[in-house]
This record gives sequence, structure tokens and C-alpha cells, in this order.
Amino acid sequence: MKKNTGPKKMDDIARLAGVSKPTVSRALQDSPLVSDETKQRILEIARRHGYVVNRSAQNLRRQRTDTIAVVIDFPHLPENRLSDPFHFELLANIANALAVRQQDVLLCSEQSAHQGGFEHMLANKGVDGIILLGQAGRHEEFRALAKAGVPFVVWGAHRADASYCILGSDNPLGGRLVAQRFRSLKRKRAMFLGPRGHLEIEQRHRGFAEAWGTAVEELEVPDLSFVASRTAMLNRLDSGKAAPDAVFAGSDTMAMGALSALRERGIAVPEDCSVCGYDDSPAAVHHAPALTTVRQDTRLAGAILVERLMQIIQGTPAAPVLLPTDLVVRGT
Amino acid sequence: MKKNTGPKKMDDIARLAGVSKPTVSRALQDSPLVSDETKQRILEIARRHGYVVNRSAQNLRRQRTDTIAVVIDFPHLPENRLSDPFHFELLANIANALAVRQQDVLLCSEQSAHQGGFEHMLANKGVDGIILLGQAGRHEEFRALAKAGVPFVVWGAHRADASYCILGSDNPLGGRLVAQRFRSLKRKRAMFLGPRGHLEIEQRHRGFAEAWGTAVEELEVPDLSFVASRTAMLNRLDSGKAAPDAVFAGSDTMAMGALSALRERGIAVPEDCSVCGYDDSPAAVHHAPALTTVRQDTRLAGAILVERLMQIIQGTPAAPVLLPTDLVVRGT
DNA sequence: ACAGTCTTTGCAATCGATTTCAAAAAAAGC
DNA sequence: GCTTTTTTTGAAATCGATTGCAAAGACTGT
Repeated sequence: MKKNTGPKKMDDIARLAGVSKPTVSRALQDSPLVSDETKQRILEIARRHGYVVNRSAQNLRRQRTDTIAVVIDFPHLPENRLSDPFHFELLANIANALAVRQQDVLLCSEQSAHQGGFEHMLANKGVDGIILLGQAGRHEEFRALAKAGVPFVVWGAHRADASYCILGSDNPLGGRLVAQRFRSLKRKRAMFLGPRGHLEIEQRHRGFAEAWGTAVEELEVPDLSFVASRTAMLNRLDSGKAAPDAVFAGSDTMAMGALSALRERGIAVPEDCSVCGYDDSPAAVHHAPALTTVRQDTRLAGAILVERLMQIIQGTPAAPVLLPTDLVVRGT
Repeated sequence: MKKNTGPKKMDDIARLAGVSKPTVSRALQDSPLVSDETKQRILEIARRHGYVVNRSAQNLRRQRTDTIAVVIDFPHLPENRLSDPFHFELLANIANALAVRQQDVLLCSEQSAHQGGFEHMLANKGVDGIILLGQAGRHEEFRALAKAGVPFVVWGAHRADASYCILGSDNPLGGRLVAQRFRSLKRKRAMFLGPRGHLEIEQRHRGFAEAWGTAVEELEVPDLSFVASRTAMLNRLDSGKAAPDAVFAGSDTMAMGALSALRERGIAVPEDCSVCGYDDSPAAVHHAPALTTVRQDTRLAGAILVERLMQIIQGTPAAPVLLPTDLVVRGT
């Protein structure tokens, strides 16, 4: 003798419409197995009673959740290690692209995704696939993932031996473009600014150094943050060595840190020193002076990441993609 | 005669351990109903075989998903209506707070959440509760939601007649703090910059105007973007009227837009004109000159939002909370 | 040794949908 | 009118866990 236990179930709708549960299920899926007349009646009743299919039950029965995990390196706030605004931009674009395909987004931090391991995320988190933002030296882990048949794509740096689908901008090209620009400005003392061990940034560095030809000074910073770059640059400027007249930073955030230091030490940009960033993050254009930078098309990136992942989920393997980049010349 | 169909099920583990399925389930939940010896054995076997409980099945059986929807107004990229970096900051903090409580985050855009209606999100998206970032004039809708018993909390502006749990910073206080500062700087021609119809921003405006006393010029902008503010301010400066000597913008992004315009028209900040923003978004401190702004503590906000939501899910109603704000004086 | 407790365990029901398969109803063919 | 085909429908199995309840086993006390 149980009563309306909260929201309506499919059985309730079936009863109200005078049909069976399977028929309701089919009607809601717009299946051709149900006559148009019945379909309309059921849909109307379902609508009136505010019925929606229970996602948990649906997920269990179809072995599929229409949900994609996006793994992003969220900041541990105490450490103030902010993930770059660029990642937010990318996330937003991925979310949009997924929404278009009626997929939901499960947002996972590195840590939460990692405990238990990526290979169990499908069952454990109830997702159909994974988008990983930034590979951060877990190449081997990803190879294993791919071998295990987990559907995933990675945003990160290209590498020849990738057995999985990795998408990233053409970092070496980006570096070369910057070198070209500095050369055309007749700069002499080029510096690259960025942390070690970050594959994407190292590729930018390499492309830059090779195209520049003569020696490039390397200023190493501990992480990708504004403060770290600013501090490193201040120290460098105070060292007594001749200041650089062209600085290429591995990301916009770092470029802004460097700019802040240069300004503080009275070095005029762009007169005495040119500065280039990477990403074309939203802040770049708002910055004063507006930042010259290498653009990464996050909209395109999001769309392709999603498209490839869907393809992989459907069983077709997808090859890595290299996105074109271009230099956006602004005020630095 | 079926064989290992992919990943192991709980029954498989039970068989391997020589126990029944319920016992495995209990062991995995560390239930006291299972002897320690058996528990250890089962855990070990599960670990060795890489078994993880199937989330979909678990969700269905316990009527609970341990997943929270966070609804954020993502940019439709074509329109370039970027949601403020402040929201990202808040999102990151919410995600962290949820992770601590072992809750997963389902990221929803306004649109995707809205089709079908918030009231059906629980069943439809399979979440236990909702965190809404920004109320954007949907007060009535939220009242209905609350009445329907949907567990949710809102980040937004306070209002006396809220029947739901809303959390926000003390906007009027923020406005007053800015007015005080401008007064102590002996400013004369105060201006408020922001869009109409945005409750939080209107509260900031009101607090500011009331504390300022004499007339406050209002410069209206169509949206919260950098460009809109910049454009509006440029037009205003070119109008021939006397330029303001103190500008309070409804958000940091808008403040930066205004600053860009002031600089372009040769008005020195902070010499000729003071500027205050709101949010203390990450960019504020990186800006040149560093932005004076009203701080909103996103870390605290995230923690409290989550705490209250959990409380509501467990059946205890939660009252609105007003977060303290303070003025961070920097270079503008 | 026997009734009474307490600890472990397993059977079977359940969560709410989807899908296979067979049956009923309707339409078509001759 | 009676078979054959096609269109609609529903009964029952299934997805993979969790949990109420009953029962088996281990312990206690007398």
C-alpha cells in the first residue's frame, strides 16, 4: 500500500496513459515502434506530470552515461598554484563542444582522478571517456591507458611515439615565429623564460632557440605562475649582467610576470626590450601594454578534442592532431 | 556460456573469494558485519583484479550519486560574452571543497541546465544537489525550486525575501568602503560603472551612492565585459563633460576596461582619478598599476557553499550567509 | 549439555529504466 | 473469407550493485 513516493516513475506514466512501461520508454525515445497517436498522448502526459527519466537507472541499463570526465589541474589553493586562465578558456570551450553533443561534463581534479587511477575512472566515476588537460610527464601512464582500451584524449605537447590521441598547438612553430619577429626587430640578447620539465614549454623553447640561431639565455622558473616569473626576472635584472632586449615567455601569465619586473627596473617595453607570451589568454589583450603573444585557438581545440573523443568512444581510433598557431603582434 | 565480459563484476570477486556478493559489498564498504579476516582477503582480491564498483549500479541502488551540479554561465563563444575570471576562481574553490567531501562535480552551463528546468536536474542529470553561480534575476524561479524541495544553494546577492540559501559577499558594505576611501582621498566627482539589472552590482552601487552622499554619476554598460566598459568610458570621456576623478566599477574586469580608457585619454591613475574594482580576481594584482578592489574570499565562499548544500541535502534547512568584504588598496 | 547471545553470512528483493522476443491487432493480398 | 504481412504492444529478463531478513555458526553461562 505504498503511495506516490516522490517523483513519478515510468510505471506511473504508463498507468496514466493506459499503456505499458516499454511503450512509454519507446515513446520518450521517439521510437518508430510506437504509433504517432500513442506517442503524442504519452509525451503530453509525461510533460504534464513533469516526468523525466531517471538518469541512474538509464545509465545502468544502457551501458553508457553520456558523460565525459574533464581532468584539470586545479589549484591546491593553500599553495596558490593557480592553474592558468588559459585552461579555463579551454575548459569553457570543451564544455560548449560537449553540450552540443548532449554530453555532460564531470569536472575532476588531478588528485581525485588519480586516486584509483585513470584506468578505473570509467566504471568508478561513471563516465564514457576522459579529456585530460596537460600531460605533465605522464606519457608512459597514458600509453598503458590506451593499451587498456580506455577512451581518452589529451591536450598537450606532441610527441612522435604517442600511441594515444594527443592534441596540441604547434609549439616549435610558435617558438620559431617569435624568433623571427625578434630577429626582424634587430634584437640581440634573446632570453627564454619558463620552467624545465614541461614538455609543451620545452618545445616552445627548442623551436625558439633553433630558429634564433645564436645563444639564447635561459631563465628558469619553478612554476608557471606570475609571481615566480616576476621574482626570477627581478633577480636576473639585479644580477649585474646585461639585461636582455627580447624575452620570450612560455605562457602569457609568465610574460606578464616578466613585464612587471622589467617595468619595475625601468626597462621600457617595447622600446628597450620586446616581450612575447604564449596562449593569447583573455588577459593578454587587456594587459597594458597589450601583450604580443602566440595564439592558441581554444575554440577549435575544444571542438576537435571532443570530436576525436567521440570517435574513439565509437571504436574508431583517432590520430594526434597538431593545431596551427600564429603570432599576434600587439604592444610588447 | 558467457566469458569474462570485460571488467570484473562484484559476483566475480565474490566467486574468487569464495563468498557471496553481499559479503563483498559489505567488505568494500568496510562494514562491521564482515569479519576482519574475510574483509582483508576480499579487499586484497579486489585490488589485485583491479575491481571498482560500478558507479551507475551503485547510484541506482542507493538513491544517491554523490555528485553535485555546478551551474555556471559559460560563454557562448561566438558572442564572446566571457564569464568573469572571478567565476573560475569560485568554481575552482567549490570543486576543491566538494572533493574534500568525496563529491563529484558535474559542470553545467546555464542553457543545458535550463532545458528541462532546474527542478528536474536531480533525476535527469543524476545529481544530489545544485550550486548555482549567479542568480541573474531568477528569484521567483528559485523560490519555486525551494518549495519543490530541490537541494540547492546560490551564489549571489542577498535579499530579504529569499526562501532559499543564498550566499554572497556584503555588496552594500563593499560599496560603502569604496565611498569612504574616495572621500578620504578628497575626490569630488564620483562615478559608478556597471550594467543595470544585475542585483549584486546594483547593491554595490546603492551602498556606494548612499555612503557617498552627494550625487554619483552612473555610467551604464550593456554587460560585464572589459570591452563594454572600455567603450562606454571612452564615449563618456569624449562627451566633453568634466571627467570623473573617482570611478567605482562593479567588477575588476570592468575596472580594467575603464582604466584602459582613462589611460588612452591621458588621464593619470591614481593621480587624476582613483579607480576601484570589485572581486579581487587574480588579474587584479597582476594588473599595471595593481588594482585597488573589494575582496571577495572565494575560498571561504566555496567552502561555505558546499557545507550548506550538504546540510540541506541531509534535510536541515540552511539560512543565507553574508560574507564579509574588505577593501584591498593597491595602485589605483 | 542446552538455551540464549552475538557474530557472520547468504538468499532474495529492489532500485528504474531498456530491450529482446513473442503475441495481438491491423492491414494487405488473393 | 482466410492467410500473410506489417504494425503495435506487453511480459519478462537484464544492467550491477545494496540491504532487510532469516539462518547458520560461534560463544557464553549455568
